[in-house]
Amino acid sequence: MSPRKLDPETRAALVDIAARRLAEHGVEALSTRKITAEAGTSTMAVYTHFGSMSGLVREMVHEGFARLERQFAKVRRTDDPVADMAVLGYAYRRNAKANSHLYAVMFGGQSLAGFSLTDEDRQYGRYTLLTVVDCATRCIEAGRFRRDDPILIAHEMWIATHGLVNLELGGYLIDPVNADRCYDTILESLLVGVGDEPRSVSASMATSKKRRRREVEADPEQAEAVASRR
Amino acid sequence: MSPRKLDPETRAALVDIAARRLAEHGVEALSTRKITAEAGTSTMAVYTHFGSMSGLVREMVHEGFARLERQFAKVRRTDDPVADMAVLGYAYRRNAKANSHLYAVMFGGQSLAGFSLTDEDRQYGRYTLLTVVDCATRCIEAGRFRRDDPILIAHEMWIATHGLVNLELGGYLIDPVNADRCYDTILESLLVGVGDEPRSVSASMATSKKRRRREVEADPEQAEAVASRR
DNA sequence: ATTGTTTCTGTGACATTGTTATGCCATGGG
DNA sequence: CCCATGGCATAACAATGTCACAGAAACAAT
Repeated sequence: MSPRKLDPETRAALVDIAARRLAEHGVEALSTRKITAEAGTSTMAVYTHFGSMSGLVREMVHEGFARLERQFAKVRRTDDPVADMAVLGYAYRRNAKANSHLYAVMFGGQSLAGFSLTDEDRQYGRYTLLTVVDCATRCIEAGRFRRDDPILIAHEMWIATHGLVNLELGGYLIDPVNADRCYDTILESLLVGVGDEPRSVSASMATSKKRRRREVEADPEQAEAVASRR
Repeated sequence: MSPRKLDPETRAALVDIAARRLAEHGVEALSTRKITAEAGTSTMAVYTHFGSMSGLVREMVHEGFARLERQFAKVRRTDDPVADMAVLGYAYRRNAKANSHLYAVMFGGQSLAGFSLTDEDRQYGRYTLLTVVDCATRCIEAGRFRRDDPILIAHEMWIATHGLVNLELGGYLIDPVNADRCYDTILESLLVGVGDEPRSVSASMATSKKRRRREVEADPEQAEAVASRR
């Protein structure tokens, strides 16, 4: 009748510390002892709050999905939906690079500390991409894309962007065929392939590049991702 | 002046056992003790033959590259180079799914047992894709693709196929937007995007589907990948 | 055939990992 | 004020990669 409540502060601190360690020093910096030592608690804190190391990783993954969604929310919906799509892709790519290790777990199929995604987690991840589906719908209604299932078109964009990001993080896209060039090229090809005019594509791509700085690069979350909470 | 030679048989046995364990039971089945116990030696065998666990993984990765290259070599070079390209993509995808854990290390940026690719390893991986570059060149010379850098076009194909495979292995491509549908869709979009006529694309895709069975699915290597060596 | 040198290989140990059984004690309702 | 509930620290367990240390086996020279 009189339990001792879990301290939400230490819970948040553990997630923050783990995320920062993962981002800064990679997977080998993730161990119960290292994390809890930095938090000033014992290893048991991980188990009372998350059940296991996997539970902590799951928490970070959900945080990662939420962050991606907030990134997407900052991209405006203009009367040039194709440019919107390009900006969304850039936001996706930038977010992935800012949290590369977490991204590998979220979308790259990488298991971390024995954790791998459940169907529920993947549902969460797919939900994030509804923004892209919506954007594809607007592209179709604007007459830029051929009339087709917007979900399918959104998947095309997702697959291409994910493939690029993943190979980029793997160190496979190097000069002179670097990631930036590949990204522009495949995006243009794909946009033409789904029905847009080559000339319109070029114009929208140019517009998107101007919008990047304001809508995704000037992002306080990038700092938050690295900095400690307090 | 009288050293004792390394036994190449145990070396090969270790690689085979490790590859089979990885394919059948995943990453947690890879430990020096488990592998060497199955090989009937002590854990030291790993260190004398490969220096460390990472060395053994590197060996498996190189074996994986070689296998992919042999897969590619079985795809014919016909007078419909676009169909050739589609068959190559299918071979790539099939190989990745038959050795999913190894593929994740080869191209997915996944580190395994502390191993991660060196620049030299990646060079090896990129070399494998020269087959795709050659095919892109033939597509251009046949007037099917616009005149552009064939290396860049090959990268577009690679990125799309890799993105699809990686999301598929991650369990993200589910009905009704499943991997097969996504693969056909993005490949068609991309082929149109790099300059081919939509009608020609459809024809070549149909041709490639007929060729799949003979040129990539009837492959004794798929069995070899799982079965033990003897 | 014997010897000697070289190097593989088995044994055992060390540090580190995730996880948990076992208590202590802080907390908050009665 | 009391006391039970459950978070937390301590310490242990099994399993991991790795290596120091012999011992033995293999090869070259005599």
